[in-house]
Amino acid sequence: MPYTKEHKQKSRERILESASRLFSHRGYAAVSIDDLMRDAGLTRGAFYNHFSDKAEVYAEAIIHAAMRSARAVGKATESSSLESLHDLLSGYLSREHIDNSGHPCPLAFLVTDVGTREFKVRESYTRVYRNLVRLIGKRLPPARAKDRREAIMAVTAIMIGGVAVGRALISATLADQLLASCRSAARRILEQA
Amino acid sequence: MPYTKEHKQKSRERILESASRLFSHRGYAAVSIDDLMRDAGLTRGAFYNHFSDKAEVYAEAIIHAAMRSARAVGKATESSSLESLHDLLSGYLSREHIDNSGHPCPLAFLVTDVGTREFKVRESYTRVYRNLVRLIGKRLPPARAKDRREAIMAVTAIMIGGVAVGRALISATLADQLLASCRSAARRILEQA
DNA sequence: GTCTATAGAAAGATAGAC
DNA sequence: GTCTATCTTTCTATAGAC
Repeated sequence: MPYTKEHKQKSRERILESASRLFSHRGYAAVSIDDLMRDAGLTRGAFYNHFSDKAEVYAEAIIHAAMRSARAVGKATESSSLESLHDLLSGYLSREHIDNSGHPCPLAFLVTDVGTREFKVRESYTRVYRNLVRLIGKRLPPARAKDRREAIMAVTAIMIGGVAVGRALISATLADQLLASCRSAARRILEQA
Repeated sequence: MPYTKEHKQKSRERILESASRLFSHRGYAAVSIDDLMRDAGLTRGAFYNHFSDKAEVYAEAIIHAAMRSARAVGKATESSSLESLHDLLSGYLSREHIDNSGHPCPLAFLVTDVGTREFKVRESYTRVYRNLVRLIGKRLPPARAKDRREAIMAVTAIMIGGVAVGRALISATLADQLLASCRSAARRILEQA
């Protein structure tokens, strides 16, 4: 047996790693399977031994990208406090995230892209979104359940919207104003919740 | 002269009309020039008599879509009051806007799509965004300039983020919770500004 | 499991007739 | 100005050798 099970697993990991990075940065349609596999150090033909089609790798890449991004932004911190939430917001709503993040958040970088794709892709996106809501909720001091959930969801829209729009804008100073406005609004909302 | 200047203008309008609708709904890459022209009642070959390439029609379609959308959501109302702002928010952050709008807001429907395109496309997007900021500002009662601008920009992120994410989510009830949360958070922010 | 080769479809852009 | 026809490139997906 020239190829072990571990070898296949390693290849699969490399493909997913390339996929989450490339799709996030260039968009789904702009990345061909050839690009993907070359980036992963393999060739086109090997692709279909790991995934049934392009949509499948996309759906999985979204999950993968979310985990990598969580680690990068420090979302994985388990401390439950307003402090840690502020850190999360500062990291997320930052120029660094927009320009130099090797692992940006797929929720922000792929919002529009996902809306028109096949079911399994939007399913992945939804799962990652629910996770963000949960993650913020765990760090928030207890309060009335409904207001809390409302506040959290509004904050997710600010985070995702702020980064997505900031990335689209051609003016860096305008984008920076937007990011700063989002940070301070999000903090206020969470403090009141 | 078999074709008048007005005729060319009419064709151009029809192409832009088709472009803003199709790009918004399906995304830039998923719409071919063939689709575009067929929708406008013309054929492929005629396209290049109106635009130099696909990116150019995209840049112009974003502007066009923004004007149509403004009329649809009632953004064009000139009354300057918190009332009219609430109407704007209700129309924008609605299921109707996400599902059945013939003329959705390109800021929300094309955010991600724009980030990786050519300069002129992002330029159009930025122009439309500045316009939204201005439009909200005109309807807001006077206050300290800086806080006002911060509030306005945070609200734009909530609007765009709420609609964009709501469209991506596979669960309608989750999306509706998100929309409601965004509406109430945006109102609170504007009332405090 | 990964490779090369290729089938088959689609898209952007151009040429020339009317 | 708009049409049909076509060049050229690119892409997804499959086939078959190793």
